[in-house]
Amino acid sequence: MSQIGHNSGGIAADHLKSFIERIERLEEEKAAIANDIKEVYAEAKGTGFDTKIMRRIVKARKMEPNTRAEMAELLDIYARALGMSDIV
Amino acid sequence: MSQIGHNSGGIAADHLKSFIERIERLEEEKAAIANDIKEVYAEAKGTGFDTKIMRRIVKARKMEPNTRAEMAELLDIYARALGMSDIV
Amino acid sequence: MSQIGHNSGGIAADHLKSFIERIERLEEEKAAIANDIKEVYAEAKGTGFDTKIMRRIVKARKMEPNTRAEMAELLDIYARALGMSDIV
Amino acid sequence: MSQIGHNSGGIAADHLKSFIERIERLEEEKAAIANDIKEVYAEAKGTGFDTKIMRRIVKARKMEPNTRAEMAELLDIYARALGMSDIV
DNA sequence: CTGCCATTTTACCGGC
DNA sequence: GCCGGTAAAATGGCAG
Repeated sequence: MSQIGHNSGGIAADHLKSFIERIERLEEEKAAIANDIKEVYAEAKGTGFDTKIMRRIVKARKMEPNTRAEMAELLDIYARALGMSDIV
Repeated sequence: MSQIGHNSGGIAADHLKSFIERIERLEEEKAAIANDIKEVYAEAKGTGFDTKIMRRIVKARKMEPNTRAEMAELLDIYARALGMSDIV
Repeated sequence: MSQIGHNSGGIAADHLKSFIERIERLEEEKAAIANDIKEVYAEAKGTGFDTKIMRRIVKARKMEPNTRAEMAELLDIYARALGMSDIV
Repeated sequence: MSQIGHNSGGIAADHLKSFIERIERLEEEKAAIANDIKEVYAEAKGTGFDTKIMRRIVKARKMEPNTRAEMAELLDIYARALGMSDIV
């Protein structure tokens, strides 16, 4: 590698390092929040709530009502095709 | 380690190795079948079916009807508690 | 919509049923093998081995081939990363 | 049943609502950070870096501390496994 | 029966 | 805009 290549490489390497470190810092924050969420679920569980159901509720509230209805309909159609009565 | 310990250790090591290898062989078979399942889903997808729905159907057929009804009821109860209309 | 319209009884329904049944058959086989594995562990345990440690060995052996390859790849990755530097 | 009986409007409902809202708030924060990460990658890409390689670097750095420890542990595991041999 | 670990499912990102 | 593969979340199963 040429002198110039080497120098620019050094600068780029620093730049890359900087990007990587920013990302790693953010990922740490994200992991911390994920942990907080886990703790809230744990607390809810300790109060007697069913966390599996809670997770479904949270997901449902995030979904567009249309999407939800479409999926329900598809499920129903497939279930009928198989002679099943009802699908949750 | 004593001579006896060493010998019995050797035998036990062989025995252990044998167990481990039986397990690994079975796990390979299991992985192969898991792969077959993946391929069936892929084929179904290629035929125009929605694999996400199909997976739900397969899971639902595996569940006891009672369990399914109970979960549906719980979901409904939680949803009502939050003022939501309907949950899929 | 590609498969299964509002009329749920037709060739598509048969096709879906066929896929579902193939999958269920394969999942049964898979479960049977999983059960075999469980039995091998039980047998090993009856012979005095610690199954927890055995599981760790099996897992370790599964990852081991990767480990060296990954570390070699690491060098490659860093090399590429520095290779990118000439762009800057 | 510990929480939320057939009367869905009560203290339990409020409690549930409170948990759900705390979770949703945290998930928003998490999503915001995920978005920040995405933007950093985008910025890096705009500077000429290959994001795919960057992701591999980030992943590698996350695993690296483990790798050596794990390989050391492997020896320990095998040692223990052979330690079991005296039982047989 | 509770927590941990493996598997499975879902969501995301980049390429075509 | 879909599709494949990859990382995160969720579910289920197992041992203690």
